[in-house]
Amino acid sequence: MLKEERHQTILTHVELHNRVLLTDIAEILDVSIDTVRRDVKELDQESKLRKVHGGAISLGFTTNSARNNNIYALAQKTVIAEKAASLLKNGGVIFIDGGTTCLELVRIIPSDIQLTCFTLSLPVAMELNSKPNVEVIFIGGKIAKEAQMSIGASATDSLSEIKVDYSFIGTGYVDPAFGLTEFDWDIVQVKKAIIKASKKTVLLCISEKLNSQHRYKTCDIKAIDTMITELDSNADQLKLFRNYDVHLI
Amino acid sequence: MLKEERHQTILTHVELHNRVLLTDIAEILDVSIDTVRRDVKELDQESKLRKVHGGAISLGFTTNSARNNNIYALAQKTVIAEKAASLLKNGGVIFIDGGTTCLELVRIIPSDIQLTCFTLSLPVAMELNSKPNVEVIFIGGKIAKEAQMSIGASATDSLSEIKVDYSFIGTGYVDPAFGLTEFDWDIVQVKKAIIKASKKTVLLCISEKLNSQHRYKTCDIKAIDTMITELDSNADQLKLFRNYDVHLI
DNA sequence: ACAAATCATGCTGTTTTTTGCAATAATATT
DNA sequence: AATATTATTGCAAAAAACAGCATGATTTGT
Repeated sequence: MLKEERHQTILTHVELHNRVLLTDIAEILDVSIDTVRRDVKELDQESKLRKVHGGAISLGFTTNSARNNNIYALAQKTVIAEKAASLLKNGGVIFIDGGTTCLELVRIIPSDIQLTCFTLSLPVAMELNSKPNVEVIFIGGKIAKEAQMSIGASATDSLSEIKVDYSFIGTGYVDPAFGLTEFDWDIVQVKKAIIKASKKTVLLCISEKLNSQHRYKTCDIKAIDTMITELDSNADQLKLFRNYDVHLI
Repeated sequence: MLKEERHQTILTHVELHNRVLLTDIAEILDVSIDTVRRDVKELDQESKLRKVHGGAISLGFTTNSARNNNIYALAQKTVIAEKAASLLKNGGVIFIDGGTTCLELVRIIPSDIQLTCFTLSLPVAMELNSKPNVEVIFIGGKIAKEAQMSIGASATDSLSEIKVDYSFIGTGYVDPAFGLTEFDWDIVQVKKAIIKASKKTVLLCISEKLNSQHRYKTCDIKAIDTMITELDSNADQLKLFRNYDVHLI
């Protein structure tokens, strides 16, 4: 077997599976592991792939996921934010949750729309505050370091005293059967309070989070009035959610 | 499974859910917790995420310190901030006001000092939140657009329920005879409430503001326990303040 | 065509990396 | 303060990488 043939086979394999083990290639090509190692070394030097301990990975793999995936996610979140923004009505009184998706929504709020916004999230409050026609009311409390938002009894108490038209919330995990779940108990408590403080609740959620779950439960799917993903409203992935009387956008 | 693959999975998870537990990752990837710990350590060193006790959190969220670098009279304010910082005691419960001078104080708070900080100011809260050993409690309320801080009855009510060791406040104007004054009535109300909620009040004030006044009065000089300027404590400009039983630094 | 040189390949022993485990220290939580 | 959880460290086994060498094939120069 010629060297070039092997190189081609290796590359095809890497492109196809994103990664490959040296031992596997050695078996496939029926050559010694040393030869494979040398082949991969050359291909790495030619920048055709990236050699790692024990194997090789496609070039697109690392770039794609780390940064590109982030941009990709941002694109999805922007789509969600735009759909959500279409629900905003002039003069409305709403609640906006923390999280990157909600932050994206805040960013694209048109500056001419007049709103009263409650929030628990410091970044969301900062961003809202830059909108000239938005009145911002921050629900105070102990600030959760990572989430950068108020938690605790003080926050839930304050929430118990308000009733907004719409709340736009995010979630860590969502599953048709298990509903909305979170990693953090404190967060769940405030999210429950948010839902209670809202006439209607809108969930913003990228499709990647669909069908995932964690320890603590916020609510069932049926507690949500509208669920917004970046997907088309009749996408297959949303099939299971149609049983739960939730409006899909 | 290649290390790179694990890294990729970890990153995706962190980006998606903002935070993950090492134990969860270990289960997902079916490797030992030690391996996950080492992986996360590497990713942290590569600045792909931030390792925290028990897990990892996404960067994108924590590193959005929108630094406003063009602060007026930054040099003087830094001097003031350093003097003020020397008053901080480990385990103290304090209040920090809004304004650029107070923000400078927050920036130079040593990361090893353990504090409980109340504040009304969004930027101050954000900055405080980046200090690992500071517990931040935000006093909520309607956010004043310009000042980026809570005002109104809700804020003053909340303040009436606390008593801190020290409060560090700024002021718009100060005069030996007229005391502390402000341009804005709402701000005066909360400042009064802050002073009432403090055992001791420390005023941070650049010398430029000395001997100036405005419409609404916050308090007399004698309500202030300590006044910090960038000047030497026996400077001529402070002469008139010595009659008011205030500690000058 | 023949010898010399070059290259590719696999083998061997050694070094490095990775991984899991156990004991101990540090840190949260109650 | 006591307990549980998480980190750190050292260690050992396994896997992988590496360097050097021998063999055989291919190319090159004469």
